[in-house]
Amino acid sequence: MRYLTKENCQTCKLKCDIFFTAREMGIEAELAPEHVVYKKHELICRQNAEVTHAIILIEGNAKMYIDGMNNKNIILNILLPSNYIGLLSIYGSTTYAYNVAALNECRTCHADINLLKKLYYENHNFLLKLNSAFGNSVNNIMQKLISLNQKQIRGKVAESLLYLAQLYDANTFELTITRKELGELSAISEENAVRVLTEFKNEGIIGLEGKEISLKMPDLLKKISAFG
Amino acid sequence: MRYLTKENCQTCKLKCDIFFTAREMGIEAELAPEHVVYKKHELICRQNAEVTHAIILIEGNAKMYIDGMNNKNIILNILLPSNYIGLLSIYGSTTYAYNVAALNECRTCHADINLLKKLYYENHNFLLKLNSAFGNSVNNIMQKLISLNQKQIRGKVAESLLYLAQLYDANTFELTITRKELGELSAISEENAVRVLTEFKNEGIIGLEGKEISLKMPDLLKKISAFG
DNA sequence: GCGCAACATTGATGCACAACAACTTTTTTC
DNA sequence: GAAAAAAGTTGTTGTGCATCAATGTTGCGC
Repeated sequence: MRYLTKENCQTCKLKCDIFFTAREMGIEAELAPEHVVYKKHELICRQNAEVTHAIILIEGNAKMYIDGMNNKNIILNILLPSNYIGLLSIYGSTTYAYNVAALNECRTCHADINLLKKLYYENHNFLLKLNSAFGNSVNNIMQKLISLNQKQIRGKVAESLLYLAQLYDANTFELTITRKELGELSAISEENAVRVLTEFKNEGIIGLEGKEISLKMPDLLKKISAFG
Repeated sequence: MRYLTKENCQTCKLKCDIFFTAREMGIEAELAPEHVVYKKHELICRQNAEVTHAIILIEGNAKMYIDGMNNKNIILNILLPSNYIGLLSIYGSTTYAYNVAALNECRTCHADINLLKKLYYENHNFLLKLNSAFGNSVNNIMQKLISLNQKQIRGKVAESLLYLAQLYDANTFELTITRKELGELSAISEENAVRVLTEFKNEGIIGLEGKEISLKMPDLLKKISAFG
């Protein structure tokens, strides 16, 4: 983890909603955002820690996950640039309900949480925009609840693969997560994640070349996901 | 399901936040809320249906649940008077992400969703209050995710019992839900819900008298819940 | 470029739980 | 208040998956 001087962060100004809104409201000067670079595997925020900043992911991929029991995690989401980190913990509680860790080198923009509050207390559109993103996250989690509880491993892995394809908006993509993490995303063991992947490969449903995955029969995958 | 004339609903005026806010804003006249009585088992809102009204539970208990696969439901929450029904679906999407059904006779207050939007577009405090309830719901679901995925049946049932005790704010309470529903709340089969209950009774952890349940050793129950 | 650690793979074993079945008890309905 | 439906109970069986184990492979630090 490494703090950047303000001059180093240009992309932030282009992607960060907080920045736009603060400027609109003429309180850009108060913003004084910090920009931070996290190395692969570093924790960006920790479950149960105080929420002191609004954090936006500017570059890189991160995983949002909860600590389960006996060292088993559940990955809720993969975060991409311009996503809020910790969005779901902005209102209700003052502590994070989950961890976020960098999957590769990540750059983030931190704004003091009190400034964020000021923004959404005083700027309606900003709050409404925040809420909309919020609502979507809730629907996601809901979907995950069903899936993790009632599908079996093939269905779960199929769903995860479709999720990733949709996330990266491509049927062929680099798998940024390990097999263990694919397991955590699907709430199954690492071993079974591997097993299902090779099954799918042998059945011609997906292609596997090193880190690259291609969904060759996405429709069949959807069926497998839908019927468990 | 039966519509009430406005004169019939007095409690609503005492409990309904929407009512207060509308009055505060001087648009009480626009409110024109509908008051509805649902019989036991009736659906108050249906998954995937359009969200046309903000609904507040005035009297009775309801269950919020998602349709799983092969007719297996997952109960997310039990709703009590003055809870918003469908709170989680107010922002993001235009359709409900879950069902709500009456556990006994329920009375609700319906306000047009556009009025609700008007309220929270124009009244900041109202929106913030809404958001706070929202945040809590999210934390609940999160907790459920862990629990349903990683605890085993004794832990799951223990958690459900503690949840109910906290909900009704009493260590002895009437079990308004059936064993099947206790199973759905804990994401286990009905049969195992029964089995665990009798186990707990035989071990002296709980008392069972008809519909009445009493937590005799809540601390032990907490341990069982915590360690799965 | 060597050595160690993280990641990946495959097979074998055990067990927790769902599903089934058969039955009793309670509640609802007309 | 009788018949039907819903809810509750207990024992048994089968299986999907986690876990363990052993080994191969890749990547990274120095």
